[in-house]
Amino acid sequence: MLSFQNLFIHIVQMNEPAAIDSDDRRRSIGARRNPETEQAILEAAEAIVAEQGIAGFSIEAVAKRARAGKPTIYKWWPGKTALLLDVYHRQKPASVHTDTGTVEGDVLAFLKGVFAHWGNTGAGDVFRFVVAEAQRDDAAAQSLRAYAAERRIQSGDIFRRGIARGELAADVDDGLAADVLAGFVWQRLLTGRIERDEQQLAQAAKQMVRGLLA
Amino acid sequence: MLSFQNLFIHIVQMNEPAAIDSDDRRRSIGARRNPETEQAILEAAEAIVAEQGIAGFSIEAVAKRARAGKPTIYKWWPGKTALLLDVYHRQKPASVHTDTGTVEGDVLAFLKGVFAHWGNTGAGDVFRFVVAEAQRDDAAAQSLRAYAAERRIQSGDIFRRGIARGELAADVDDGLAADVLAGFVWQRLLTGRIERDEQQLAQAAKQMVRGLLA
Amino acid sequence: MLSFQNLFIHIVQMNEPAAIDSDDRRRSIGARRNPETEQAILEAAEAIVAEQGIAGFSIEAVAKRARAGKPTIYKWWPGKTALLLDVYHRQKPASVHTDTGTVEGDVLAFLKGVFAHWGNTGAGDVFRFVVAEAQRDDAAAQSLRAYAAERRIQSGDIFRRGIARGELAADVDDGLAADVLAGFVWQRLLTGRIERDEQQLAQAAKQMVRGLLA
Amino acid sequence: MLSFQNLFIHIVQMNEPAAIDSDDRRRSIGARRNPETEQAILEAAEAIVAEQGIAGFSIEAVAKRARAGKPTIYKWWPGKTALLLDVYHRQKPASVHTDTGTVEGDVLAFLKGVFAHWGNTGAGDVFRFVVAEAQRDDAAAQSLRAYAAERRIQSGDIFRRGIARGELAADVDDGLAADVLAGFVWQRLLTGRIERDEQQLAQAAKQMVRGLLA
DNA sequence: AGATAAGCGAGACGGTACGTCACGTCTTCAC
DNA sequence: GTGAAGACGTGACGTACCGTCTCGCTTATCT
Repeated sequence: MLSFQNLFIHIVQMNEPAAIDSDDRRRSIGARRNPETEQAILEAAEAIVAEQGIAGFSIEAVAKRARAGKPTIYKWWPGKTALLLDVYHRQKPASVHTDTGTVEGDVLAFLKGVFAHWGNTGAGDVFRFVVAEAQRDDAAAQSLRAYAAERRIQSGDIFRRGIARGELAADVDDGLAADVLAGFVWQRLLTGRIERDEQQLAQAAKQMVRGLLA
Repeated sequence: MLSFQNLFIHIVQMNEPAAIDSDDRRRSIGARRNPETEQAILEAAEAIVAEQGIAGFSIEAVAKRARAGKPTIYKWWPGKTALLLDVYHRQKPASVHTDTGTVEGDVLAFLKGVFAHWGNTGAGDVFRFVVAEAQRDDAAAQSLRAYAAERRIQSGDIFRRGIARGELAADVDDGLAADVLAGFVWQRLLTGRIERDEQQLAQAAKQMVRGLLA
Repeated sequence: MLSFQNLFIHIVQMNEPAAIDSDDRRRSIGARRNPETEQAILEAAEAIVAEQGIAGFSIEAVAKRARAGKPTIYKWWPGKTALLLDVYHRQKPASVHTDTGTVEGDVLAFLKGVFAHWGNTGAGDVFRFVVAEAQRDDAAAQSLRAYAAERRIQSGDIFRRGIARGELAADVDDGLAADVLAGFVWQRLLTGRIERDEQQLAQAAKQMVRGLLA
Repeated sequence: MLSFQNLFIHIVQMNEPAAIDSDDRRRSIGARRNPETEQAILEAAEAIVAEQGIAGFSIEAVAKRARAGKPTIYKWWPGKTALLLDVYHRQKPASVHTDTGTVEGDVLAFLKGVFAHWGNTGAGDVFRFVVAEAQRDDAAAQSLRAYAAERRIQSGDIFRRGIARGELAADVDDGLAADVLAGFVWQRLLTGRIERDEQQLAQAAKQMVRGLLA
């Protein structure tokens, strides 16, 4: 099954004193990127999203919280979307693809895993924002497409396994099935209706796999 | 005493009325809403999205193009998303939901209708923008949720009819089915993969309705 | 056609001020320049120069102090120089041109008046800044030239009167004399050596008028 | 898992050494100042002012053009003004102060020399910049004051020689006279009115030395 | 001869201010 | 009372330099 424990590791060490006095700010460590700065920026971005939501997220706010200069952020990330993408990437997702032996079981596990990840860690907010940005920014759109394609292949495994073991019909299009699966969770996320009710999820999995016919 | 100030007088004067242009603007038609204004605003909004894409769309730009005051726009629409939703709605044909006699036929008709609409008219861009905006703006999110809920009911009809005529199993959740259907087209739209191939769409409809099992 | 408008009823009341700070800020007074705002900006600019000197002067600081928006300032003044020029103009100079009966007396009165004005009111700082800006900005340069030309004529009066009453030689170039006079005070101002010692000023006036010869 | 991050890898890589260009840069010549570096910096500064004018001048630009590090520049010059003053010094010919035998002749030579120098070599722009910078920066002000004091002494020589040889009155204040002389040329430079007409200069010299009286 | 010390390039860093854009609210004035 | 007009405060945008820092390299000089 899923393991959520690793999702909280980085959250524990978040509350820094942020002492303003004695000029303890980060400094350059030479003509190369300072990993502390990168960390501080990513953590600040993550924290802002977690605490204030997507609306409160801005380069300005991240810079202030991370005690970093705006130009430093712009030097390493071309814009807020790029930064958010990195934040999303840092949040290691729970393993949502497990082999339960049946396609319906796998689909249910996927649904539960994804919604749990999005709901618990704030990763959902980040992903929503990335999707939103991808609608106006071409670079973000490209990144999102690449990411979606990768996930499509992963989720497709569920169905390819089902076909291989004869559980699913041979003419099932695993890509389409993966799109249907992803679409369901995307749409729920984007309309703010993350589903945690297990019965509902089981029903959804059932309908998607067994079909609707009498 | 002479001063520097007069050197900047022309700057101030540039902000004078300047309304010598025959004054052919729309005016109030009394203590009631002017339908011409509403039309002009919606058309301007539509044109801007069509010509400049999502990025160029702003209340400011719409007001300017429609020769309307910003408060006039805000009086009727709480924000840019609401305006865009209306624009989207204006474009939406009624032909998406038809009763073909079978659920699979209805679903296929829906898929074909939606993708054709989005692909042909630029309505897809408008809707993408609405979804995107809903991820950052609460009002927009509410609008989108309300809109999605309404569409959910409409699409749900397909499945309720199927249940009523005994075509679908009695325990089918029509809302969930509608979400799956909507999710598929949303996800395709948001990742820039509008599907026009009829075989693909037929396959998708088949898998969604008949299921995947062997 | 559907109407979503009713969906926004409750949304309208969401945009509450949220301003617990009594919200006593200036507001627009319609589609015309608000004199209060202009006053507030000019006064803020003046105060900043007086209290923190030229170095502390920035559009950013003025906006903050005047509780005005930066775009508002940029709307009415093309840059910091233009704003400073207006500030300088507001500071009505002491009357530095008086007819004492002799050229030397007039020159001395001018020297005393100018240095007093610059030293007491902070006008000197403003003028220094204007001169500085004129060296890098063409618009400022033009303004300064125009101002200098005007003052040249005014100061030239001292010498023209002297020629008229036969006190000065007929071939004296009043413009040149005015330049020498202005140059002396400019150079002192720009090197931070405003002269208040009356004996020194008297000596300067004497040397400029009577010459240096034995 | 695939990530968005690799889409930004190239950005980071762009900040890699990149010093494959045959490595022809200047290097340290041991624990002592490299005269080549100083030369390169001064020449770069000079070239920038000459080509792009005052506005384009910045430590950043000089460092880049000279292929020098910013700290190297700051090590020898406290700021951009100091650097510019050195540039100005480099350009200054020794021919401004000559002993023509009479004070009026010396003054005229000075005027002609200064204006010729400023007009021909672009040195005027450099000096204008120094004066401007001194109005906002304390270090610059100090540099300018020191420089002006030195020149004051040099120019004062003209008048001290005059007093010594009995040509000038014994009570003439040579410092004041030098200020008047300097002020005249400064004011002309700063208002963009470099005087090249010899008659005008002769008249100015005459008025400054012999006085204005009938 | 090896260690030491400084010069030097490079460029990252926290900052400050720049000038711009769009937001949503407000008031005036013409109809 | 409707509508056009546009000024206003706000907040974020992305950019330009500032002056400081640390690194890694190089070379002369001093043990």
